[in-house]
Order: sequence, then structure tokens, then C-alpha cells
Amino acid sequence: MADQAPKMTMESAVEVLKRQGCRITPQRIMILEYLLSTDDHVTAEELYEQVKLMYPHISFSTVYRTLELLRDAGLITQTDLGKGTWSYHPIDRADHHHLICLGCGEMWEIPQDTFDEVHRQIMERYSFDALMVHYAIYGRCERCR
Amino acid sequence: MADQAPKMTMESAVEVLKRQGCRITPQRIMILEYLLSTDDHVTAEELYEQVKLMYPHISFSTVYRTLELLRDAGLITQTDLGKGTWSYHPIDRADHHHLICLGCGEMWEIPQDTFDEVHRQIMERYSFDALMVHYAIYGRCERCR
DNA sequence: GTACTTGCAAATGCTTTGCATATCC
DNA sequence: GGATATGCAAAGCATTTGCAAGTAC
Repeated sequence: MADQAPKMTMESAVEVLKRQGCRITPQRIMILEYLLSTDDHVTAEELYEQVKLMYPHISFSTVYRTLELLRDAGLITQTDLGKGTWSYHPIDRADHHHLICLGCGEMWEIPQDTFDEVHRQIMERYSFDALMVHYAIYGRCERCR
Repeated sequence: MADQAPKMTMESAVEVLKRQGCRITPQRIMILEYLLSTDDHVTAEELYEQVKLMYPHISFSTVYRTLELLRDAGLITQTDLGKGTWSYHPIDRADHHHLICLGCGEMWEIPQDTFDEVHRQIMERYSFDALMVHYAIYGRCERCR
């Protein structure tokens, strides 16, 4: 769990895709480029809108298909941040979790290692390698309690 | 976190609903009855099918509206168990979490208190009352690793 | 050249909504 | 009696799919 993903670059990401026999298309590059350029956690729709600015021909199916590809390749995480749809984020920057207040909707980041001990315990007791990366933790903040 | 929800019965559930000004209709009773009678975590569709056996007139909208009502009333939990839609479960039986293997899809239950320590830490450090109830924890089981 | 990708449009599937009717209290 | 809840059908919306055309390698 504590093992950190190495810093991801365009090159390393492309390398991973090539190794899996995927072709490198302009659409995939644009999508990767945007994902790597922002610190936000983007939804398919946001990504579509952004990529469209530079590449007006992009289609929604390509965005969905590419996000699925990148997720299965282990390059991005897919998280439910309460937007009603998935949010995506490069895996190397997913070294944190989110506290999301059910009252005011505000969001805080907490460090990756919060779950290290639980991960260790679950591994020890159940031989289960829990994927505790980039969690969305709902609850109530001090003000809203 | 460690505080256990009291055992839920038809009577106590109805009591909660009444206190909120909700009316007690046969549909709501049937839905509650099924939820309380099974140990499964049911989806809206499964619930619809089951209730339909005893009350053929039930409609999908009623099921959805009732599940939303029961969730907002704090009587049931809504969890993503990887079925592609929400699963529902009486809150008093939600005293556990699920390990779900991304390889074989198998599911194991682990005790509620697994996250007690993390909950305490998050409260202490961020004054955030994390709602760590009935989590779905994805990962890989021993065989699939 | 060939298998992989894309764009388009249509289909899908879950969920929500408007509204007239029924019903709980 | 009056506010609530229901059923139905239609709408909504995010996502997926089939397929012909395009393209990476």
C-alpha cells in the first residue's frame, strides 16, 4: 500500500499503453495530456469538453472508451466523489484520500497512509490485498455536526 | 463508530417513519418487510421483483421513492457492491464491511470495527466524523493475486 | 495490408418526473 | 377533507454498442 506509484509522464504512460499492444492515437494523446496537465479530478463530461477545445472532432464514445482503457491499464483511478458520475485522476497523483462532508459538500484531502494500518491488518487476517487508493470518505465536518 | 444501531423491527421502523410525518402505506410495509426478512443486500430491481410476488401492483417508481425515503430516514444503507447499481440493506445489519475481489468477484464480510482506529484518527486530526459504515473494499484475494 | 480505433447514431438501462387518481390519517 | 403517496407512461441522462470508415504500425 505504502509503495508509491512513480511519477507519470506522457512518455511513461505511452510506454505502458504500447506494452499492452494499444495504438497511440491523437485522441488518446490529447486525453492523456489533459489528465496529466490538471490537478482536478475530472468526469467524462468535463474531459470531453476540455479535449473538444483542442480537438473538436472528439466523440463521447472515444472519451468513454479511452477512460476505460486507461483505467484498465492502471494509469488512472476511477472514484465516486459524489458528483453522480465517476471522476478520473492520474494514478501517481492519487496518493491521497478525500473527506467529503454530507452537510456542506466541502472536500478535504488526507494522506495516503491513513489506511496503511488497516491495509496491513486486512492482509494479515484475510490474505486480501485491499486496493485502498484514492478513497472518498463521506461524513460530517466540524461545522455541520 | 463503534456505537451499534439498535435491532430494527417493523414496529421501530414504522415509528421512525411516522415521526417524520410519513404515511404508512401497504407498499412501504411490503418493502420494509422484505428488506427486514432477508440477509441479502438487494438492488432496486431485486426488491421490485420480490415485492411484486406478494403485491403485483407495485411500481418501480414506488420502489425507488421508498428506497430513497428509507435511506434518508436513516433506516437503510445504500452501497455500491459492484453490481453496477446500488444495493440496500437495513442499517442495523450493516455492522460489517465487504471485501470484494476484482479477480473472481467473490465477496467476504469483515467486522465493523476494522475501521474504528482510522475513524478515531480522522476525528482527532480533522474533526471529521467519517461515516465508515458498510464499506465495499475492492482488491485481490489470495488465489487471484 | 490488417487489425485496431474512431465517429456517428441508435440503443440501452437505470432512475426520475409530471400528473391524474387513490388513499392515509 | 386535505395533504401525501401511488401508478403509469414518458422523459432524462450517462453510458454502451454496432457498424462503416479511417488510421496506426
